[in-house]
Amino acid sequence: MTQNDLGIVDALAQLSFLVQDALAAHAAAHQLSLIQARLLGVLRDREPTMNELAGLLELDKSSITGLVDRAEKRGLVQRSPSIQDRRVIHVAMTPAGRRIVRKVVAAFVADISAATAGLSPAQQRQLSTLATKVVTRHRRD
Amino acid sequence: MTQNDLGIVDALAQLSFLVQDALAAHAAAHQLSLIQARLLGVLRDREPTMNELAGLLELDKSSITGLVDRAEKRGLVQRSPSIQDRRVIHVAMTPAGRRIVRKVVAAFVADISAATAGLSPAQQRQLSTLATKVVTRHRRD
DNA sequence: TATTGTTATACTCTATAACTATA
DNA sequence: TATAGTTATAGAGTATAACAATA
Repeated sequence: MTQNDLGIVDALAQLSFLVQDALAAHAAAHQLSLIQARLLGVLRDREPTMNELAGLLELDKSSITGLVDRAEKRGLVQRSPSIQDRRVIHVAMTPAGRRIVRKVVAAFVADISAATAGLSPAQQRQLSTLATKVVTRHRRD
Repeated sequence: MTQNDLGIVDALAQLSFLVQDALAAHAAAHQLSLIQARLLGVLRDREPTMNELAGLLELDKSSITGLVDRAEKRGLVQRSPSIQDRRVIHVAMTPAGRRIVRKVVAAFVADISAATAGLSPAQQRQLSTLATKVVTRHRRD
């Protein structure tokens, strides 16, 4: 740990707050909480059941009911009953939801890109590679 | 962006979730929410007023009242009136609060260290240095 | 009987506005 | 008048337990 280096744990902790704060701020610009933004994020390429949503967001199914209620009331998502199993309900994003999530993601990407713009291209590649290694390894364990 | 590289924004986003989830989990192991853990973290080296606490945690002062109420009820922090200005109240951590925050920090550090243990020592230094550069530059702007 | 989703309930967290007590 | 902190109120988010409908 050289001069002006925070140590890897402190540095990653502070970086995680920087990234999460940016995400929360861009979501809030569209009156979305972090969990509402994550809900829309998850629905970008899926139409999961309420139960699957609980697994994806790691929340109790009763929490999902309220979460989807509020998003549906705002016209961002839509419930549709399954035909195969009449107990099951699928959740899909509406065009309005897609428009919002696209804007939030774009602003977030621009913001994080700006935050890393002080690094040289080589350093940016290094950081990307190392961060990828850590998350990939973690997911595997 | 080489093969199996997530791209810097995606990699940093996923890494930030990994780190924040770890912090939340270790806090929850002691029945602490993330914001309660941050409150204790901030009090490690300060005895701020309620007002200063609102600034440090970026919350409304009315939110601080409830936050400190709940922490005080659990014996983790203590209010004490200022003698200079009788409107002002300082907040300090109790020994019980210190014990908990010490455990949470230790478990978090161990967890993040383990998550980065797959990198070589040189790579760990690189990651630490690059993350530090990003957060330092961001704070300055 | 087991599973899916909702409801009832309770608690934490948050902000806005109004209030009390100091300064 | 201005500031520090609390209270009243409202709403989001969360979990547990009980429930209804369906399998």
